[in-house]
Amino acid sequence: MPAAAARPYHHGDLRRALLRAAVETIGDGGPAAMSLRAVARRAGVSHAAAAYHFGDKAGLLTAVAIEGYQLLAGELEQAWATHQAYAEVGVAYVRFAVRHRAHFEVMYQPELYRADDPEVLAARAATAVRLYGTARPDPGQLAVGTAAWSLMHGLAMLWLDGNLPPQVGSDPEAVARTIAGYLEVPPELRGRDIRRGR
Amino acid sequence: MPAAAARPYHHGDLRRALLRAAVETIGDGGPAAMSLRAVARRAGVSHAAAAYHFGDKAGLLTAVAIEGYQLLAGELEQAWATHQAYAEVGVAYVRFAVRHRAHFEVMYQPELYRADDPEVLAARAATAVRLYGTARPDPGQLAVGTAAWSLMHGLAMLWLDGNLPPQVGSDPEAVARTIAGYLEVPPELRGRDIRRGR
DNA sequence: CGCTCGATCTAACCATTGGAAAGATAGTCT
DNA sequence: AGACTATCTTTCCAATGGTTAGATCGAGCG
Repeated sequence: MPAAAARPYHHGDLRRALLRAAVETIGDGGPAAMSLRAVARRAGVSHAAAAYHFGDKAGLLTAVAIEGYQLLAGELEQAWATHQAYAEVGVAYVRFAVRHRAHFEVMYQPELYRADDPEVLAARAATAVRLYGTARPDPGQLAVGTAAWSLMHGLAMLWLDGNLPPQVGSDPEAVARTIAGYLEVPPELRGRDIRRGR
Repeated sequence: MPAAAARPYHHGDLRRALLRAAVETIGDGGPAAMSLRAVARRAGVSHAAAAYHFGDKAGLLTAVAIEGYQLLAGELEQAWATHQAYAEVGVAYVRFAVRHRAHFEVMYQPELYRADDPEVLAARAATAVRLYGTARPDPGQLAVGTAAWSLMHGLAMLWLDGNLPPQVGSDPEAVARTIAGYLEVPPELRGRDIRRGR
């Protein structure tokens, strides 16, 4: 019986090690630069070992995407719990994109992985619930939620790609708060959640 | 003396033919599925011919990105000229993303090409001018413009990735108009451009 | 303890890819 | 005609994703 961790066989938790190695590899170089062999090298195993645990490259990236959606859902929930402010959920979204860039870049490139994987769908749905504030948004909530999501997602993407003019500054969360202020929430929805103050 | 076109040498306008083949190839399969050899096959030449005209794969994708930014800038300008409504520029942005998906997907994946290429920078700057309404936005314009750009860019990305819930419908331009309505433009800027009506 | 069994991992192989280099081809210019 | 240059092909190489056969090793069972 091994200490406490579930070191399965020879290497010991290779799957998790490979996942971490993948995220690190994507971290420097982006998803395009992530090869199964590079990840395997980083973990000190053969590339076939990675293929064994994840099926193929898309399988590995699918695992990254799942982990990413789960992390994101958690952070969005926590942001809402602590601030009770819709705008702060958006800020958390952008913060996640910047802090977990590797995960985020994979998540929003569905051609790279199996976007129809059940676990992916579940984790993504959980994220959507946090974004819309409910599992079954009415038309009004749907529109405002889509606007808010688009706003923060667009900012995150433009920021990560370095597309925004330099004058916007170097603090993405601050920019997120600023532009969140331009989102006009219609009166009939204003009572529900809404940003703090004002 | 060839008819009228500038058929340079053996094949005749191979560069343009390869560019079109590249866009088509990206069209079915996404940028990740575009190989130099596949593009060359489609154009009926060897993959080395493609490398000759564009230097390398990144060079070919750089050409796609440049063409994309130029097209986008043109469409944004035309949208403003015809409607004089800021919101319609945003709608045109989303329409471009959907209609020229191949270009758009390349443009916003700078790791795929040489984003620091002078022609890219110029074409991108021209697009930014159309988005911000001016080459030198003041802080207010900068904030509103960034919000609007983020909003439309995010919608385009989420739409293309199929991430939005199905209830939002199947008409991306309609969604763009809807969420554009939630963008609150502060009074001190309201006189400048602004959407029609209201 | 000795054996089998199955999970894990490696070695070797294959087709495809991006890229480089050498050479063939064909316009153009004098 | 002959030289020159742009264009394109053939050929080669290293790296990649994926597959398969086999090696390794832990666990369960007698």
